[in-house]
Amino acid sequence: MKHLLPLTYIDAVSKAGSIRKAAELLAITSTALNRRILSMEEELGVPIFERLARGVRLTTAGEILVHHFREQLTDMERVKGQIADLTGERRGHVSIACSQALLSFFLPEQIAVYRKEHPAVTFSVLLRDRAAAEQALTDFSADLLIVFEPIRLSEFQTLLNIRQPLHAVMAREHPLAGSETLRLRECLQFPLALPTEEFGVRQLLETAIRRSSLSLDPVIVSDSFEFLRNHAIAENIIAFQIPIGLPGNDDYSGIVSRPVATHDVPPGLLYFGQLRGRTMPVAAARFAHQMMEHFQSRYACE
Amino acid sequence: MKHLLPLTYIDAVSKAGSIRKAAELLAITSTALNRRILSMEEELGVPIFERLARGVRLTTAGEILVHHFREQLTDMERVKGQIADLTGERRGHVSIACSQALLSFFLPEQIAVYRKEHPAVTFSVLLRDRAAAEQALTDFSADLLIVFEPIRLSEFQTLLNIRQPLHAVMAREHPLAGSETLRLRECLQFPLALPTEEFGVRQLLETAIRRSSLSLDPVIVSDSFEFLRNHAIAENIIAFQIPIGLPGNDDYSGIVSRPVATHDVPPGLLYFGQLRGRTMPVAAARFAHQMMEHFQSRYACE
DNA sequence: TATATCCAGTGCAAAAAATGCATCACTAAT
DNA sequence: ATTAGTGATGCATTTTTTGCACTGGATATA
Repeated sequence: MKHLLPLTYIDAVSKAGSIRKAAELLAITSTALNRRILSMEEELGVPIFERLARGVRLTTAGEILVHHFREQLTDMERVKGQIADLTGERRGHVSIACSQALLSFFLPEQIAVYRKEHPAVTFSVLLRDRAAAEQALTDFSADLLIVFEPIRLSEFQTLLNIRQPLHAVMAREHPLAGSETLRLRECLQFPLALPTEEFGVRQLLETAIRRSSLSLDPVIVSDSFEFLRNHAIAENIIAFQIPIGLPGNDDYSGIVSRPVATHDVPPGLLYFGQLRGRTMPVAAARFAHQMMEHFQSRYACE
Repeated sequence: MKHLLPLTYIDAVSKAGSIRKAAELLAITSTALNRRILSMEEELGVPIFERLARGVRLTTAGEILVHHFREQLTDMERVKGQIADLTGERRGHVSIACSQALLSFFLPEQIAVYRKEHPAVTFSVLLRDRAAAEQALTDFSADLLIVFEPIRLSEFQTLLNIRQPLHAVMAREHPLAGSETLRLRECLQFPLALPTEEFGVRQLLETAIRRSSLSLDPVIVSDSFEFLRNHAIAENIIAFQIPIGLPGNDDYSGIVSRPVATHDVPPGLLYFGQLRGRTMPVAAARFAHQMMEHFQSRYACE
């Protein structure tokens, strides 16, 4: 929408850090952009950017303004979605910030289901750690958040908590593959492939280990769950993952997963939610609804 | 702000009901306005107004859009207030929709107190019945609402309920002026001046009367509490009002007020609140805060 | 220290957009 | 039938925006 152009300009400059860079991205000359900024600052009565030698940076007033502009931009998208709804076709965009575990099987499947119903809806899926995911919510670059770690953000509104007991992942031929449930002690007798310290799965294990006499000695450490999973096939090794990051079907490419006894390792919680008070775009609200229904018929809690 | 001009134009047309009328109010030609609307409809892909013989009317899409535009306009005012705050001076505007009772003494006093602290803040006070007051909230023409009747609007967020026992109003020389508390039966032995049926005070009385053997026979009926009050001085008559509509000091121009026993007439509730989920303009939020502090130190409940 | 680089801001002319006027086509009330 | 009111449109004019060439200042680099 034309009248929102100035807002996108300001937003672009704040992101690019310099008027010239932003102008290049926006495919206009820097002078035009410069003058739009100057005129808006004059209208507002206060500078939006402070001028540095290597570019510009938002002032406090600018931060307030840009936050508001981003809100307006996403709100307008929502309104356009609502209006498009009236004409019968559902279009729109859903942006999700999430942890790695969601990327492998869960989100692809959920999005496919949704897009089957509403092919005109597009998706952004952003892989973010907790802090970055929270940031994405507050600057409106994401509508929904799903992470496996507790949320700090006070403006976070939980839509659902999903219990996720830890699972051990191994090759189908692995000696432990026969058991229904595994004890942590059993797993530790085999070589381990673990995620790096920043991941929730690793923290669950570390916490469990600390209150026991066991010790955690991984032979492989990676920040890619996909790599860890694949490595479990290649070697006779044990990896760990939460159910949502695992294929629904054990026949998937030769790996199986077995739950670890919850009194050995207490289940983690997956947090699914949005920015408090935010009115979701229609498409995002529907997608959230679909996911909640899916969870509530499965392994949801509360 | 310049980029909001198109929004105010659409808003003006929706209010005026015709492009030409709106153009006149906006001090531009109808062609300019017409073309802005056409271009925005083209951008949006759907008509915003349906064309009638005597003007235009919002389509469903238009209603969604205009509602959003009004929200954006008030939001921008809020943001400007926040930015002005940074420079030290508090400016802004507060718009209040309320019942008649608030106009006589309470709001003038509260506003005066507030404006003493913040002279740059301006106020709109809109006299509205319940339905119109709710409408004013939803179309963003009011930030705050204070009415003496229960709220139907589901999006209404109560900030405070204020208990208001009914008071009888009479001349200082009236025979009943000596009593501390009055029974309803006592009052009805004198000629009565009552508000019309749509008012909460009247409804409180009617309800009380229905469950007794008494009857209500007013000699004066008016939709102006000011008139009723003044008439109580002129004749030896009894009027009714809730405390918030009465002067704090009994010496005010020869009238006194005495509470009616609450087991005869149960107290009504004054509703003070805002639109749910709405972020208040800074000035309105502060004013609301001041009022809540005032009430909580006086006759508030819950 | 000298120089090259990157930056925001500005005067001026060209391009683009918005506006106003005159007018048309249509509808509803008189 | 007439009249008064409405929104739409072609065209000339005015206003605004843009792009180019350039300035001056700050910083990194050699």
